[in-house]
Order: sequence, then structure tokens, then C-alpha cells
Amino acid sequence: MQKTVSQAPGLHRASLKKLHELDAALELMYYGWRGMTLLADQYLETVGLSRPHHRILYVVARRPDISIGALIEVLGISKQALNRPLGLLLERKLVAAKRSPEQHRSKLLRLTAAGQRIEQRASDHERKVLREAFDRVGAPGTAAWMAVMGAIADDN
Amino acid sequence: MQKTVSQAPGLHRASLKKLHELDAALELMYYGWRGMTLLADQYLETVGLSRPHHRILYVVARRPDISIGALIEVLGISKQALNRPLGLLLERKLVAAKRSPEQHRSKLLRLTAAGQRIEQRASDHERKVLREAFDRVGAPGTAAWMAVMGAIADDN
DNA sequence: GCTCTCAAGTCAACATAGTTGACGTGAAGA
DNA sequence: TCTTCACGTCAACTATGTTGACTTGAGAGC
Repeated sequence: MQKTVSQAPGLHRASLKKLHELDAALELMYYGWRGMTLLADQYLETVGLSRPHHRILYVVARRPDISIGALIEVLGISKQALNRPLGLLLERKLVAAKRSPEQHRSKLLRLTAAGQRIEQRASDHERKVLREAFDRVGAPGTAAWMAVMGAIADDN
Repeated sequence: MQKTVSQAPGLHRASLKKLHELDAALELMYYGWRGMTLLADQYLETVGLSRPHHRILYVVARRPDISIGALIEVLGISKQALNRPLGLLLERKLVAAKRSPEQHRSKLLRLTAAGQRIEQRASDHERKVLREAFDRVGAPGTAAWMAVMGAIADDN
């Protein structure tokens, strides 16, 4: 499963001619995303999981007793797409489903202790990358970064 | 192919409890990436292409006469993974391959006029999102954003 | 000139993450 | 009671990536 040493773990910011002023920013977004997720993905691979599993764990950790329907909504994928990765997490007892007696219609999902540990470690890898970057630019730079990202995210 | 109207085009920044200080930044990166690529992906879908095709077009546009081997290197994927999307682009004459007489070993790739047009339009969607966000925060904020993203990207 | 090697490139088989469609099931309202 | 409808599951398909096996042609050693 794990590569020997991975001669090209990401792609190391290629040197491309810039056709437009904003091409550099475009590429920064691409490599930034890769940079943030690279270590986390490598860790997840060692425990036999991947990005979609992490997204599920991340959300369930922050919304204990979430129903499947609500989880679908938050993740923005179809319920069928959720089915297999969530099935694996249940099978491996990283997520527990309970049916409340009165509310028999929907399952309520929670992380088990093992699930919490994996979620935390994977997210820690991502937060570490961010923290180091923020440390380099200080609080004002961090605030500016958040403002830009917020504007991009809300662009719709 | 195209959805009716897409009731949930992205996912609209869910309200999750923040377990860590940096969770908000984590989510901004996620939604930022989605925000930047959403319109471009929708456009690409209308011309029957998707993200990997765009990445190929983007690189070839900025490195005319690139060989397949070099393209693989820049994209960071296996040559087999490149094969199908590139095959489609060649078939649809968005990319042209020529073999130089003396250097018969490798194909040299270039965009056709049609390929250039599509690459430009797709990238324009992404640049537009960035430009609007940068405009909101001004030059210093933009510089800070670039610094942070550079630090994240180079984290390795 | 002949052969051997090796990178370039292609084809086939498979894994994973998503999609839509069809269906089962149980709670709740008419 | 019967119908409905959200919740959830199963099956089939598409797309994007992977590894492995193969072909082919350039260039090196003899």
C-alpha cells in the first residue's frame, strides 16, 4: 500500500510561464490545497482511510448525534455516495450509530474513541501546516488571508 | 449532462462546532478551493470536459511543445492516468501533437485555437473569483494572502 | 552493421469516489 | 386502516486515478 519513498510526493510547484497576472495566485491555490492535505492524506493512508472518510469523521466530530440525512446535507454529496465510506467507518467501529427509541426513523452518528483519535490526528496534520504558515506572517497577515478566503468561498 | 438548476451547487459553508482554533481556517481552505473552481467546473461541463482536462490545457498553454513525459512530471500523475484525458483532447482537436523530425522519440504538444479558447475561458472563471476577492482586501491583503499560501504550498 | 537496453508511450485490469435509479421499511397522518 | 414519504440500502454506471505488462524506436557497445 505505502509507496517506497515517493519520488514525487506532490508536485513541486512547476515553473510555468505566466500568461496572466493572476496565474501565480491560481497556482498558489492549487499547491496550497495540496500542501495542506498532503501529510494528512499520507497519514490516513496508513490507517486504510482516505479524504472522504476524513470529511465524514471531521463533520461527525463537530456534530455528535447527527443523522445521515443531515450529514449528507453538510457534505454536499448524495446519500449513495456517503454509503460506502460510512459503511467502512461503521464496520471498523470508528463511527457508532444508535437509534434513539422514540426517534426510530433516523440513525444518530457519533465517533468512537478510536474514530476521535484518527480524526484528531488527521486534522492535526492539516492544522499544523496552517499554523506554521500563519506564524510566518503574523496576526495581520493571518486576518488578511482569512478575509480573502472568505470572499472566495462566498463568491458562489 | 447539465443539471436542472443544482439545488446545492456547492455546499454552503456548514455551521460546525469549532473544536480547535484553526478549524475555521481549515474550513476556509476547503470552501475556498470549492469557491474558486465551482464556476470553472460548471463551464467545463458544458463543453464536455472536467478538471483534469483543464489542468492539461493549463499546463500545455504555458509550456508549448511540451513532451508527454514532461507533462506527466508537471502534473504529478502517472503516464497512464494522463492517457485517457489527453487522448480525448487530441481526438477533439483541442491539443495537437507533432513529432519533430530529428527528435522522433517524443511528441510535442500544443493547444489548438479551440483549445486555447477553452483554456482561457475556464481559467478566466477562476481568475475572476480571485480578482474579486483581492479587490475587496486591497494590495496589502493580497500580498499577505500570497505569502500565506506560499508558505503552505512549500511546506512539503 | 547488429544487437541490447531503456525511455516513451499504449493497452488492460483494477480501485475508489462519485453519480442516478430502484427499492424496502417504518412513522405518521388522512 | 391505508397511504405517504423521508430514511436508508442495493445495484449499476461513470470518471479519475492506480499498477502491471507490453510495444516500439533511438542510441550505445560491440
